[in-house]
Amino acid sequence: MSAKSEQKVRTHGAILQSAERLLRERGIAGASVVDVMRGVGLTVGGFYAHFASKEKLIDTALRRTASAVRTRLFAQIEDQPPADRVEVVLKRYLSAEHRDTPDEGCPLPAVVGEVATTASEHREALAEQVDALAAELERHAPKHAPLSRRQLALGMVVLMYGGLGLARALRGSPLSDEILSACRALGRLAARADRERRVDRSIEPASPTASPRPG
Amino acid sequence: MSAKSEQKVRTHGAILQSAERLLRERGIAGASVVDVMRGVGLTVGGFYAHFASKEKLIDTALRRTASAVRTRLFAQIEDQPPADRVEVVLKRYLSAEHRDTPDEGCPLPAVVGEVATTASEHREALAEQVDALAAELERHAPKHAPLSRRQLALGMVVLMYGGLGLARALRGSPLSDEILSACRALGRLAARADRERRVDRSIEPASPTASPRPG
DNA sequence: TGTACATCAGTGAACGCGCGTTCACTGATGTAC
DNA sequence: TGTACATCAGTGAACGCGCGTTCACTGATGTAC
Repeated sequence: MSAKSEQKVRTHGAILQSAERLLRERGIAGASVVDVMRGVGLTVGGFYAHFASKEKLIDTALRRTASAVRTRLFAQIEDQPPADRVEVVLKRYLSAEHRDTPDEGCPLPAVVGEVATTASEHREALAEQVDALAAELERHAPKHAPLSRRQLALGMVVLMYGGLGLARALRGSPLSDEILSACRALGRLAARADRERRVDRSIEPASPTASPRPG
Repeated sequence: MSAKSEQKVRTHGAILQSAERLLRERGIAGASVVDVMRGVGLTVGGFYAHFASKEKLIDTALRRTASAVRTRLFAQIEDQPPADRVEVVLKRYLSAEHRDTPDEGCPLPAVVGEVATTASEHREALAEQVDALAAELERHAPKHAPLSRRQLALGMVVLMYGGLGLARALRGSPLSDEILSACRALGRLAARADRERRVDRSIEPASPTASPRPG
């Protein structure tokens, strides 16, 4: 492979990475082609040698970021007792760190509203990613939870993206931390309500415990 | 009052109503001044005789729509057994009808993402409306639920706006109905997990029962 | 009651701006001989 | 190895479009006498 085409492959990857960062942080409308290219140190015109359209770029970026988040979210989850796994995933996702570093986090909070309010071409990609996240949660859901595993999984998806999104929208307000904490508590309850209540663990610590990066 | 100023008051109200409809359906960016005025049968220029800026308009529309939704959501809630009230509110909000008529519904699903991803001047108005909804839910939350009443209320807010938003984003997919149903089930569980399980009521009917308009 | 002037709600063209996309170009790298 | 030509990644100005906002205007209504 020539140095020229090696360079092109590298640039292609850099554009995609820049788009992923902006998509996570600012959503589809906020990830303008000008800003994506500026993030790589290039000018607009060059973009179309790498992607056919902004739509194709966003489609790829959405799939890749959502997939990357799943990987981190379920990393080493087998080390956890099966009954705790959903809870651990929830805690990784609904953390203050994830809220405060959107550019490395889950794209769903930034993207769902836009897809709902516009005639979006990204509806299908979004559905696939939501489905994939729900399926993985379902796989790890306790067998005898009070809800069906599918219901638990879908409810968790909503608590996760919805709680993080609202916590981000209210950044700066005391509500923001409260929301994260309440969603963790509600999720925990749903994932383990069939088990005896263990008081020592069902009380949330004042500050969230350290846990692997979520998104 | 002169016919002239009566007309102005009427127009002012019509502009606000048009803005409310567009805000609920398309969010802040989607409620352009041109479209708001078109909705009243007027042209752009006249707008600034009624509102100082789009920002002021949206601020007012956001507060009014969120407040109107609360009124409908909690209408005649005193007729319900206290232990069922949160559940009834959840059912009113997370309905297929509410999902399918966004222009009359809750503004939160359309607005939260935008406020989270932009340097929004509407953060404070949003915080106030979220707080008001949470406070009203808290007031009706059962005293001995497995979560604190505050946690339950905040968790419900997230399940409501988040579930409706995701169901709207995935309109057309079978996931959309599934999500509404799962969020209702999860909310019901949280609101009543301390009570004996009454199997006859804990099983969700296949199609949602009729209930007052939510938004 | 009738006329002349004042008010002001609403018009519509224009402003600067950011958007996605196009395109003639430049200049470094690659190839042929 | 050295020279002439070809390729093509990236440039930057321009396109049409929609945005929020401004402003000189029009014409129906309101007021003064």
